[in-house]
Amino acid sequence: MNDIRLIREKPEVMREALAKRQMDTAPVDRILALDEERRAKLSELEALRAQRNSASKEIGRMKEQAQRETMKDQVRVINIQIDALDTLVGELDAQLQEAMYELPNIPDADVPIGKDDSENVVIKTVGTLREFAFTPLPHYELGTKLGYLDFERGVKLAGTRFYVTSGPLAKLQRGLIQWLLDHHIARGYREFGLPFMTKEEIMLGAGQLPKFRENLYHDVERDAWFVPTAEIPLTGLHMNDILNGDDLPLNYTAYTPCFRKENLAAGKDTRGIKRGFQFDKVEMYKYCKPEDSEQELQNMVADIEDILVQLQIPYRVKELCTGDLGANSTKTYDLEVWAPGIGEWLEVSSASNVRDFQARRSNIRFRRAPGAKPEFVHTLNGSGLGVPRTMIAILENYQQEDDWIEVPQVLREYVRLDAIK
RNA sequence: GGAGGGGUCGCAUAGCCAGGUCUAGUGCGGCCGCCUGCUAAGCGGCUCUAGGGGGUUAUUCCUCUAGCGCGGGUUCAAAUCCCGCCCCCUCCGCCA
Repeated sequence: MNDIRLIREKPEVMREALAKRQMDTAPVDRILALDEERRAKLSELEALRAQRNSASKEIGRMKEQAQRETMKDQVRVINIQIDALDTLVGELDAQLQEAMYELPNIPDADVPIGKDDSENVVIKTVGTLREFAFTPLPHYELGTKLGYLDFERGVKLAGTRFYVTSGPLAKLQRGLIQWLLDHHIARGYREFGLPFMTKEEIMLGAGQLPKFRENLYHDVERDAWFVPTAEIPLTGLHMNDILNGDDLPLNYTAYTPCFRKENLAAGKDTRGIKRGFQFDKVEMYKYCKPEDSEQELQNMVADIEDILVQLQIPYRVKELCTGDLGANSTKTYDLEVWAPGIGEWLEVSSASNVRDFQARRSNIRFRRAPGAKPEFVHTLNGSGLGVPRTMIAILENYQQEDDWIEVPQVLREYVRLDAIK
């Protein structure tokens, strides 16, 4: 969520942000009107309440019965006005809140302007694409051929877009998660074991609701929503907290499955294990002081790059343009790996500076010094990494002529296998 | 699922039965000052958050409103009474 005071004082900043994102600027005017009316009515309401409060106290002190009754009648009249105004202010509040929830974050000034994902900017490409002496197979053919990847049984169990791994492939999956977590821990992140469901208010605070309601799975009886990413509970951890400035930055990491109800048509985009309704991911998350968030974003990207360097998989870093930037983010880098079998660059990680957007929604603040005024923290999130797509990259890059797969050197002690045959 | 106890301004507690000087008291902790060769003790003062309005203008000041787990209700007035919900503790039942 954005700062209402910023919109009140410099609406042009918000209009410009929306224009850069290829969005309509009309909500800004609606918000300005609602805010002005709300404040005017609120002042009236509070003045009446002050009147009631002092009158009530006076009644308490009065000795004479007749006098008291006259006074009570007067307050009853005030109360009718208070009720009406209270209802009105409540409605204005709700409308304003809803409009504010819909507004996206303001892109950083240096984010490239562009209309959509075709105008994202490749910052760098690292590693050389392997030359194959044979035609590399896509992972879904390779895995099926080996008998360790079973799409039919996934559908049998849970319907379309689910699959089952087994044997060495299941082991690779588990070992990869373990290695990723250890990688982050070694670089100063603290691991968390989190609930895979959160309350609606946590989803709202992280900016997942109300926007992505139709993409989330949830329990209709309890207030419990399946997480689409560990970013949600990692944000919720410190909801309503006032952190100690000396403890910042906080670097967190967590593994969770992710549940996303993305209703895409079957075809190239959903073939294989690229885009299931459920997938594993190790997430990285930072809470920091506002002045440090740009540097922390760079640090996080460096941490992610190190994973890919160690896995020895060619990758490239893209900076998203304003037209493709997620609503929460002010600046995002996508890391993409080369998958020779399907012949695509695959997004395995997306690292974003969210600045104070989630902190304001979730009310997460810090104090620079004891007694100092609380300020909103900045938060950042990044995947480190999405597991299925990393598996695709490993399978397809490390495949050998007779349909077996070499296990990347760094993973061998985790997977306890040198090869998947 | 049942019975009982509980949730109060960092922590601990009082206030609730008998609604109104509760502007929520006290202790601990924390901050500032005094005293002091130094430290400790002692003494005095201060202590949360959000929002609105006003004066100043990028320090701060004045004032009002709201907040005692959450949401409703009763009342001129609710920490206090009533209803619903959530969470924690103890015991019982159920399931592993």
